[in-house]
Amino acid sequence: MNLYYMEKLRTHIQHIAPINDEEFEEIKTHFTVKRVRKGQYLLSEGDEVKHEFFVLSGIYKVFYIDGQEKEYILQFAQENWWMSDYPSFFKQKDATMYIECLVEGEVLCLTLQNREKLSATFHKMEHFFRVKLTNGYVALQLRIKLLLSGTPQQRYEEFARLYPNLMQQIPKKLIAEFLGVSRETLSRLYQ
Amino acid sequence: MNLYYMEKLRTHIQHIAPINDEEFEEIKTHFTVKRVRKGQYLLSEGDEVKHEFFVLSGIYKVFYIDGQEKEYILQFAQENWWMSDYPSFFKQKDATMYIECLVEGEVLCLTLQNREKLSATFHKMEHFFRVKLTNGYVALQLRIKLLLSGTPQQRYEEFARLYPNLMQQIPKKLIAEFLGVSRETLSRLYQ
DNA sequence: CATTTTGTGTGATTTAAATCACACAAACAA
DNA sequence: TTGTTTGTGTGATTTAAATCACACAAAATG
Repeated sequence: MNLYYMEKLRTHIQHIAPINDEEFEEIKTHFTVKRVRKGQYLLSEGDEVKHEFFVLSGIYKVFYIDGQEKEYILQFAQENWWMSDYPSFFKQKDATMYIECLVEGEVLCLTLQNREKLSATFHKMEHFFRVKLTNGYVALQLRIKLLLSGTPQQRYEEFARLYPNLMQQIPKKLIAEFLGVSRETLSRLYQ
Repeated sequence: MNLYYMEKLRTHIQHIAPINDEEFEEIKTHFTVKRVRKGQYLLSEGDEVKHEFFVLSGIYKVFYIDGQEKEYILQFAQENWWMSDYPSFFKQKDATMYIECLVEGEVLCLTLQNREKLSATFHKMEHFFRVKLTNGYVALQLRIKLLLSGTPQQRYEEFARLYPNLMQQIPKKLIAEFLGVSRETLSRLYQ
C-alpha cells in the first residue's frame, strides 16, 4: 500500500487529535485505498452502503433523484473531505443516494464496523469523529438557514464564498442542483 | 438540587452509554437546572451563547430573524432533546438566534467548557456525544433533502409523521415557519 | 366580565422562479 | 475532422406560492 496515501490521512487526523506512530500503525489497517475514474459510481441507489470515504484527491458529488427524475446534490466532496450516504450508512440501510466521481482521484474506504472499532479502541479517534461531526452539524444548520430564508442570489454568493475552487471546477448546472435553484435562474443571477 | 431532574439525564445517557453510580455523581456536577416560563427567552441575538440545554420538560423554539423581520424556526425542542444556537455555541461567537419557551418547563444547562471536560474525562461521554451528533447530522441531512425537493405538502406530511405530538401542541403558524412555507399556503394544504 | 391579542381560514392579486424553447459554444468521442 | 454530447445564455410563458386583505374564532389579559 502506498504510504503517501496514509500520511495524508494521518496529517488530517493530527489536526484534531495528536497520535503517535504506534497508534497510527494500528489505525491505518482499518482503511483501504481505491482509485476512482471520472464518471465512476462509488454508490448507487439500492446498494448496501459499505463505506464512508475519505477523499485523498478528485472531486465527487453525492446526489439523489426524486420522483420526477430530477437530481439534487446533497454534498460535493474534494481533498480531505468525508462523504457517504450518511443516513443509510449509519443506519445500515440500502442507499437512497448516488456518489459519482466528477474528477478522477483516490479515496480511502472505511466500514461502519471499523469506524466503531476505531472509536471504541482509541478515545482519540472517538474524539476525532466527534469533532468532525460537530463541524458537519454546524455546516448543515447553516445550509438549512440558507435554504429556509436565502434568495437564489444569496445562496449562490454564499456558495461562491465557501467553495471558490469548486466554482471554477464544476459546471454551473451542478451548483444549481446543490442550491435548489433552476439552471436558468442561476444563469441569470450573475449578469 | 432535585434528584429527579438528574435521573432523567442519567436515563437518557444510559440509552447510549452505560455509566455507573460513581461516574454519574461526577457527571451531574457539570449541569445546572433552570426553570423556564412561557414566553421567556433562554437566548437572544447578540448574547454570549453560554449553554447548550437538555430539555427536561416544556416546549421551546430555536429561531432567527432575517433582514425583513421574518422569523424562521431552525429547531423545536421538547423532552429529552438538546438545543442551542449550535453554530455560535461551538465556535463561541455571539448568538444569531433566539430560544423562546412555548410551554413552560425545566432545562439542564451545560457550558461548552464542561461539555469538553466531560468528553475528555470520560470516553463514554465522548461516545455519547458522538452518537447524539451522528443522529443529529442524519436528521439535518434528511431535512435538507426535504427543503431541496419536497413540496409544501410533502414537508407538512413528513413533519406530521415525525412529530405528531408537536402538531397538536403548537400553532400552525410556527410549523409554517419551520417548513419554510407561508402560513396561508400551509392552511390550504389540509382542506 | 370585557377587551385586546393571537390564531386560523379563505378569497383576490402579485410575483419570483420554474418551465419551455431556442441558439450557440465548448468538450469529447469516433 | 466531424459528429455528438454537454454546458450555457436568453427570451417567452406558465405556475406555484407569497403577499395582501379580510372575517371570525379562540385564548390570554386586565
